[in-house]
Amino acid sequence: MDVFEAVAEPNRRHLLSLLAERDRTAGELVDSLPTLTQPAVSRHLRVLREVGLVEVRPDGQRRIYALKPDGLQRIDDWITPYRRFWRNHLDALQQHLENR
Amino acid sequence: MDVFEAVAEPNRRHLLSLLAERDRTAGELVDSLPTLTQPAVSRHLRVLREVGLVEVRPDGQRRIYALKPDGLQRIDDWITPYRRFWRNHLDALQQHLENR
DNA sequence: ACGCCATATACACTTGTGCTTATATACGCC
DNA sequence: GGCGTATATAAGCACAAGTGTATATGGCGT
Repeated sequence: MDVFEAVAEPNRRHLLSLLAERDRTAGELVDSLPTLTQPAVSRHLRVLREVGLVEVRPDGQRRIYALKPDGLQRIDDWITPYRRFWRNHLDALQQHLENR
Repeated sequence: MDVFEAVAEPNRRHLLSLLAERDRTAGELVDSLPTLTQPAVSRHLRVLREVGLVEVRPDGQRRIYALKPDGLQRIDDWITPYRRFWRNHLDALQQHLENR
């Protein structure tokens, strides 16, 4: 599984948004997704780990998850060449509005 | 299927990159993905259409596909809040290098 | 009208993903 | 050591995604 497939899953995006606020233990993350069971969340965290989007550090019997900056940058790099398209589009729209 | 799942597929990302260069007919796109059959490419194009990443205009019996700017912007909007993470990370690295 | 070319859809099949239940691992505390 | 807690893995299942073959649709040229 690669980074793109990893973020294609809504629950995983939710986990990322939670970790963007602050680091959290696996247990906290499980509690934050009440529609899923503990093993389901654990598997999602494993995926996020394997694609390098999060990292874990042990804290006694807890595991503290943290966002890893590098992973999403690969998506950002991919999207960069496309960005000019909607930039151009917006510019054209703006000019149209100004000129009428 | 949503935008994230749409771009999670490598062949679809390939199609998008081809359309970023210039508009192309369905046939040209089929020829550009020699590992896939014509119906397979057609299905991928359908997905890209349905999530608003591309648009089609008829040209006789051909269909000309073009990139649609709005679609990818939704992913860009999503990634924006995370961007500061690797910005901060890079800044810290840069400072570290400058101060040594 | 007929046949050809370009594209889309139907159907069947395979594989992968996400899920739940059950179980293993491992740490902390008594 | 034994027990409860925190987390990960295993096994099995349902469903969706991707693909190929076969077929339909529809415009074009003669």
